[in-house]
Amino acid sequence: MARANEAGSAPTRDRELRARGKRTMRRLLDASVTVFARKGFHATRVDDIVKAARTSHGTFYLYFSSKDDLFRELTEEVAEQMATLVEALGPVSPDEAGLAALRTWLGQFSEVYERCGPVIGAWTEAEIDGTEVGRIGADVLAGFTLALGRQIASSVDDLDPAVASMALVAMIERYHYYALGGMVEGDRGQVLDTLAAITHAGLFGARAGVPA
Amino acid sequence: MARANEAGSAPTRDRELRARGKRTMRRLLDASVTVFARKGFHATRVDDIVKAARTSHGTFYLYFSSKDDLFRELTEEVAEQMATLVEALGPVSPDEAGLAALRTWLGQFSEVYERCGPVIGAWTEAEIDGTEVGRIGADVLAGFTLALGRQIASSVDDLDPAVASMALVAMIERYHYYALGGMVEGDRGQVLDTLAAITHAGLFGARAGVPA
Amino acid sequence: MARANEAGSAPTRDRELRARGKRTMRRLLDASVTVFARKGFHATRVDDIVKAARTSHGTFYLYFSSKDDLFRELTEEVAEQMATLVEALGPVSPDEAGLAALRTWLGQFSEVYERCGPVIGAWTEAEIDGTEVGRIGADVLAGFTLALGRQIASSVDDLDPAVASMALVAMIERYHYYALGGMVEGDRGQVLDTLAAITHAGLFGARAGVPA
Amino acid sequence: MARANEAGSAPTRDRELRARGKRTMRRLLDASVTVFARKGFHATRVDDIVKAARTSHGTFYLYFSSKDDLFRELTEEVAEQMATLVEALGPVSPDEAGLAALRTWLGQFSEVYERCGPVIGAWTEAEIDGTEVGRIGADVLAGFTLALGRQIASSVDDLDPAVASMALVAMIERYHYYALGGMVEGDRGQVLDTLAAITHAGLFGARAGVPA
DNA sequence: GATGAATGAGAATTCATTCAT
DNA sequence: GATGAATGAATTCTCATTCAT
Repeated sequence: MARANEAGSAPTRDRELRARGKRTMRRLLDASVTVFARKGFHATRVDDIVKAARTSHGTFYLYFSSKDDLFRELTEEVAEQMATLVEALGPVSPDEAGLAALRTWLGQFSEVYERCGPVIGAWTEAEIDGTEVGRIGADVLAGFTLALGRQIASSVDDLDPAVASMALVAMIERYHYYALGGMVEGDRGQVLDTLAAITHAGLFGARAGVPA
Repeated sequence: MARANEAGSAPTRDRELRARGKRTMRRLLDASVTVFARKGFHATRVDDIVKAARTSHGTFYLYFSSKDDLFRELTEEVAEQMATLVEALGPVSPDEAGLAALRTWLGQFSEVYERCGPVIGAWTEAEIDGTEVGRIGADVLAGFTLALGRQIASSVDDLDPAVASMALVAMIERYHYYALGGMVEGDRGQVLDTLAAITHAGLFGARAGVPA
Repeated sequence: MARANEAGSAPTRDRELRARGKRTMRRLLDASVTVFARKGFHATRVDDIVKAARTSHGTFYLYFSSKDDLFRELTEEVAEQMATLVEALGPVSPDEAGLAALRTWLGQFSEVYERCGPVIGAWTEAEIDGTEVGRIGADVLAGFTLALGRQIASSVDDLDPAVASMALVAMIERYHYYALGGMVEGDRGQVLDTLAAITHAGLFGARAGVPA
Repeated sequence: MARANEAGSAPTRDRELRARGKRTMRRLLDASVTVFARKGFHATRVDDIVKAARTSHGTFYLYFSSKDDLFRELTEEVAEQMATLVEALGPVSPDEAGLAALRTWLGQFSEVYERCGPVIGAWTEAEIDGTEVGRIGADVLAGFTLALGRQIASSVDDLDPAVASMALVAMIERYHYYALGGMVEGDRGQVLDTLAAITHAGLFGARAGVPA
């Protein structure tokens, strides 16, 4: 890590990859997510990844200039999905329609999290020690929060929207984190219902569902 | 070979410590929290800790059999404080009084988190790779959630209390995590007000504050 | 923490080795015997071994999970040779033929000891602190003794064969140990003659060489 | 060890010791033999010794300038006993009287070995890495062998007495070593009988017990 | 494109010895 | 006389990265 290529240029960002190469790269990316999920980012060794991808150390460095480089790639992929997700959330109104919209959106979030959770979780680990990836992760989360804030700012007037949205993102992310870690069981649909209800009520409190 | 200490039993569990020894141990414990806060658990080197505590490697191993061992100690201390905290939360009623109680309690939580955040945050890191400490941390959090669940179960009837309390713990913990990491600014008092409002509203939704 | 390898499983037990790998492993094994001979097992540093094998620490741990692991490997190799040696000893009769057979066999033993002495000697060191290797070494020696016992039991009737064979193994082993350590000089052939004579006489005493 | 006082002057060789001091020193000496017996010389830590002697590190260095220094002391004590033992062995004649004398003497040896075995065993460990103590130990053993050689040289004419005596010392020492390690069981008296018989027969072979 | 082998800088840990009380 | 605490050099072991085939 410390001995990474200055600035970690990706070996394959330059040249074109043939089909086989692409497949190998994909395999490495996917394998790493699996391993992150099991052992966490810090504890994951390049060796674990190449074993899971059934390839070799040499090959790894054919596609990524370092472990961080691979993780950066992963982060970008996840960031993209999160961006799409953010756009999918329309304005959340205080009425039943708003609740339903929120519920639907949480369903989408949940699906994304299932795939990307390990990476998102790793951002936290990474951020703390000032890695570039950590910064990117924090940015993604901040953007996410901001977007959510925008969607609620219009309707919530007695709460600080910045605080509120961060709190909700915190809740949603961490809840899923726990859930993924197996600390929660229960029917997924119902859990999402509850989560949506809490979030919606948290935002609009007293007036929620109250028809004017 | 010489790697004797099976699984890191604390070297001081056996013998009594004199005043000086106690002070040194304390210094190491405190220093480690500082460093964890700055670099995270995994990235922290024993070397960082002993430097911060202005002592030597040898001394470190006089009091702890490993970094993990020290962390276990820290975890126990934090667990204790969390337990006290849990007891401090009385039943949360749907009315203004309940909101106020929640607000006060969040203030206490906040203070504890300020001191213990780095340790709590590290539980997440540790849990993932099946360390004993990770398990303990998860247990503490689970207990915390359970207790909160009990305090709200009586008043909330249209939510799954297990999901609800976990969601709230997730929110509260993570929000503080972000806050400690400097991702949030703003007046602490106001932030806590907002957090309390959201939490309370999230729990009691429509009926909150409504004088029946 | 990272100290993963439970009890030192050999890193190469799993994967196949190519020619180069095999050569390197052999080099390490051979180098270690040389160093053990010079400094003894306990006093030998991994550093000494890798220097003697002209390779690096990293490489060492590519093939062995620890010094103990390497030693275990060595022990197995030696045990095999000892087993072959044991089989090479036919029944030892009280007459001249028996003496000659014993003498020949001692010559073989001597050769094996020249190569394996340092390992055999180290068993003693290792046994004392209950290491697995120590146990194996003790077992090999015990087996050796037993086999010798069987070969003499038939002809010796006024001695406890268990005690007698152990005494002889003790003598033969330790004598060679001293000899290897340079505490003895003299023509090798003659020394072996003497040793054979003593051993034979020790076993058959009064009746030795007496034509019925 | 490496950082030992140049030449390791014994802190108490100069000054007189009061009764209490003498007792403490004795306790350390005795404790160390116990520990050596259990763990071997190399594996024994100063910490083990002081714990067994129920005293402290500081105290240890009040009486010995290093671990080696203590061991040197021990070696001297044992060397003295061995010297006495050597003198106790008169000429060993080829007849029954010689056998009886040998048997008696082995009994004495056995007793000494019971007390001193761990130290004697450690000489072997120590010798190999050129420690001063190792040299002393080797000398003692050599002297022992020489003396035995003198006692048999007169009567044995068809064997090289140097080789013969070394072989016998090797056997006797090692046999006791094994025996102490629990690798042998059986009635002590009978074992000594057998050992004496073998030794005597080994020396005098055909003519043993033959009334000229 | 792919791979097994090699490397070496760092990290953890031990333990004889010294020091302050 | 005795002791608990402190030290730091020496040692083992890890793992990201590079190399040769």
